[in-house]
Amino acid sequence: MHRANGDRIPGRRQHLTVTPKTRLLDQLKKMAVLMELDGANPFRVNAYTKAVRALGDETVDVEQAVREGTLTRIDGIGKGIAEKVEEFVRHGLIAEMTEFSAKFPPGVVEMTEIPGFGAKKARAVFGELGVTTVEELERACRDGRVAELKGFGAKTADKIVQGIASMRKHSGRFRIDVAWETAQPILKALRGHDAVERVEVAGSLRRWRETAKDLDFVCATTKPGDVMEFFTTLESVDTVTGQGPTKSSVVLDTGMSADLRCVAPEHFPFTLQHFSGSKEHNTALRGLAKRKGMKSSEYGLFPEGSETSLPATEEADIYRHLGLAYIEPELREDMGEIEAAAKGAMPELVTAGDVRGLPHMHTEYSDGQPTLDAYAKWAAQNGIGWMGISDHSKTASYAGGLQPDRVRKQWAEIAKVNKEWKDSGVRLLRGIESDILGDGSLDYEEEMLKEFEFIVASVHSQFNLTEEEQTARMLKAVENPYTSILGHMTGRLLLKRDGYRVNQKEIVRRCAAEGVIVEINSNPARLDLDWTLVRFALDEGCCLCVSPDAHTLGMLEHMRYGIGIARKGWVTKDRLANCWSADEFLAFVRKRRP
DNA sequence: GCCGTTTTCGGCCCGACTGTTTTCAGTCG
Repeated sequence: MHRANGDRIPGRRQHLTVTPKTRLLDQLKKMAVLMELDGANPFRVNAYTKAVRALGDETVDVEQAVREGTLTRIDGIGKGIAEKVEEFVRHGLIAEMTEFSAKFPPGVVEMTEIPGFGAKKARAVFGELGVTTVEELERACRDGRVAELKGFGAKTADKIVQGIASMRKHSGRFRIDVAWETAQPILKALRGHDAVERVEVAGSLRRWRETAKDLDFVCATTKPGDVMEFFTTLESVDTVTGQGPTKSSVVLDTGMSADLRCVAPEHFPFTLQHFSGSKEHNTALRGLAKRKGMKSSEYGLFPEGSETSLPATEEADIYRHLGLAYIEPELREDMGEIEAAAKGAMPELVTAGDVRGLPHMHTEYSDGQPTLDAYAKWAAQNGIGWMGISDHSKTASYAGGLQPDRVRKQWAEIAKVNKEWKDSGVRLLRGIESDILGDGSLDYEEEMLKEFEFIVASVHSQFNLTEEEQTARMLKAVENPYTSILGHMTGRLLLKRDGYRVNQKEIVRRCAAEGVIVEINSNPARLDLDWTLVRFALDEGCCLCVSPDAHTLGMLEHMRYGIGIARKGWVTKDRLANCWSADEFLAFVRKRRP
């Protein structure tokens, strides 16, 4: 089994900085769990879950919505939850939440995170046995008390113990690169099996979400038993956690769970569509089907009263039956794609094949490993016309930032390499990733700045400024006429560190007005700009670029994740600088220089 | 608790798997 550089992502989130919004979302999530424990109306619980999702969208500025009284304009936020949000923003807590919390110890809430152990069971062990922590629950399972409870048994007790172990070992989500690299060899193995007619990875990986909880494979076969046997005995499978006639679940050696669903070939498009999600997209789609007198499930699309599904050989057929244009998997988030498909107004998303140039990469001059020549060679071999070299600037001493003499030396070498690779149509561009200094200025004197062909401006220090200070600092950098690209907007490290506090929407708007290109950083630890803001940036009129931010040649492969995020943000090739020629890119950059 | 081009009340997507039951509840996606 191929591991992603061996670097499994620790499950527990470690927040260096936790934003008020993150705290609010945590509170609302906890509220949903507490209400469920309390036996509240499940639809009421679901309303809270939906609200967390609605507010979690990066483009939603909760505090602003509270100030302007526009919370209830957000789909999924009504009067009740709006009041809770306002209460939290004003007072830092929700009174009703405090009341609920008093009824259930924190350990009971934590129990609901055990796989296969939900609120009903947690309520039972707490109410019947007085168990208040995960540790006590484990003991109660081992000494037989849990097995005696009504609705429980020996097997349930065993499963709980296993679930607790699993939660401790690797809780939570995995970065998209871990998911992708885990999935590829399994896909390849399944494709090589005689009984497999079609197989795809579905779920959040197919939609290019930045993190995934597990892998979902969907397979067309007439011999599900054979395929399932093959799947559950793959070398990379650690334990088999479930196996029925059409579905198996396993835990892989990377710690990720994976499900395989096997269906008859005629069901395949429906099943693939169903398990590609998102849940929200499918819920909306089923609602639409219902209004059109059809029932939609993973087995077909059934006209009312009919046992026979409408035919489909591809997912596009399903959407067509519903009166919709085909919706690419990346867009299936119930964020307007269904409405656009109904109007036939789907964007033609950028593809990897449209890419002609790569901005933002580091060489041996600063903290990168490749030579300039190695990049040029790679470009020639991969049909890339231009590469924007951008090592760290002088203030970034921790990363070998370039002093002016080193900059000049690199310029000379770039000229030499360009001459050597001219016939291959490859051109390296003289750039720099300039630190944005504390006061918002760039890192060299103007005489030097104007000699760079392009400049990526990024924040690498002073993460703890207030939102106002950080925003002002970045706005100043955006307004600098030598800034071409604004690098990783928030500095977030997925599953590790929240981004610095900054008003992203305001900065995006200024980039649009100033003609500064907004970066989508392809590093799978970053994927920053967030995809929800990518779409916002497009709507505001921005141009974007997907940056490899490579420090090795291998990291150029990260472009696949950045392109995935661009597609997820509805980006078309005319708005992505990577799809322009070097001359077009440089002309765009020069427009705003004095 | 949310929501409304059949609605301001009465719905709220649908099915697989497991372990407990002997027809179903809980959990998950």
